Amino acid sequence: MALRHAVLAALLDGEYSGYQLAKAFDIGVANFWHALPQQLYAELAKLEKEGLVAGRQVVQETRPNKRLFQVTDAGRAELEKFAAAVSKPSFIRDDLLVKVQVADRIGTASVIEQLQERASAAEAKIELLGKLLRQLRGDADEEEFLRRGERIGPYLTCLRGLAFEQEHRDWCRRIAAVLRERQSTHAEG
Amino acid sequence: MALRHAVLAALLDGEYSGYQLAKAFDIGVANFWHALPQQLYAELAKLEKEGLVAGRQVVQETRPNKRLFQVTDAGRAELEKFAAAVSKPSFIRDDLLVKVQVADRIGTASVIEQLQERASAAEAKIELLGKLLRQLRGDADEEEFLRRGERIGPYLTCLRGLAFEQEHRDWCRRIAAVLRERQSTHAEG
DNA sequence: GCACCATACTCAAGAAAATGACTAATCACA
DNA sequence: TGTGATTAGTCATTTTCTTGAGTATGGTGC
Repeated sequence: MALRHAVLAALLDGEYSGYQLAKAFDIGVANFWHALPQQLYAELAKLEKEGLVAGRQVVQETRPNKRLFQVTDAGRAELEKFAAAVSKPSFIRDDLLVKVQVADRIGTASVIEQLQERASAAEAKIELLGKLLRQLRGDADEEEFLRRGERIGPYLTCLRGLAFEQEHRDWCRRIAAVLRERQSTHAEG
Repeated sequence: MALRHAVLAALLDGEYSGYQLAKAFDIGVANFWHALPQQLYAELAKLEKEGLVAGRQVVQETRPNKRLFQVTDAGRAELEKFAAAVSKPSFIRDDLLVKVQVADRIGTASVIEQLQERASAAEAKIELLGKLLRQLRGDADEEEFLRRGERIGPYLTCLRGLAFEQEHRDWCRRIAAVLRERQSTHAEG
């Protein structure tokens, strides 16, 4: 079980429809999980069948009707059970790393390009996360917020996401530079 | 397609049996991909059927016979095609992050424990990667090696793995400290 | 007034990954 | 003498993830 707990975690912060959840997943929760709308709908249906979330129909006039979901007591219990269980170590699993691994054996040009694109994408995400963090902590400074804020969970995971993206950006830039330099010295030599 | 390219990348550095590959995956390649032996055997069989790797039987007397695989020209071409194609952005996907996200809503004690375990595991991996890096670069210092070494691909991916683990360790420790402090101030107040 | 975008969702099919159980030989050790 | 570790691998099943297409309504811009 995996996505189910990410969904439960996301729903802890409010009532969402499948559609809203799909949007919400792209900010906040997306730092540690990514899923397509279809998966979320499917997961919500399963969770509802098992009584871990409860849906209620909301009739709308100007928009199609929707179903809002919230976590039930059973769902909260399931999350607690999950939090107490051991979790497997995390790893990266990134296509780009496979490409870098073989970059000096096959063509490097395309890999360098992709590294730069990734660095830019990471930069964009860094800004986004920075804004999100400022928003989450409001007026308080970080230390203060972490000591006394009521809801720090999302903040803590965003911090991880931020660190990951910064690390990723720096690595991409450095590796791109290394490969570029080797490319030019090879061309000269 | 995903694991297949990681396997091809790993096989670029030599001839391996499925069994050896499974071991090799736990060092080196494991920085960006993780797979169980069964998956590797299955993938090797598929790759062989498609002509991307070639296996040869090696009869052994003291051990069960084995099949060693190496990448074919078609396999190398496939890797090149893969390296040139765009790859999806990477993300973290870690159970522990889900747990931290909800830690302030449900019990924190178990999460703190897990954070500490993770920090220790990361520490161990950092040392391992440090050794691996020293081994890969031999006598040269890093700058020099990256400029003139012949096979830098694995070194570059290990650098990413190292940074990831360091980041992970630092985050785990900090978050554990934050949660611990909140736990004690709650108990007092 | 028509094309396109946003909301809100469903269905079906397939590829990829994870899990569990199992065979079979040799070697180290106690 | 037999218990367990190591090498070397297979088979079957399930879960998870991805891909692609389709339905329906209302609002926006040109």
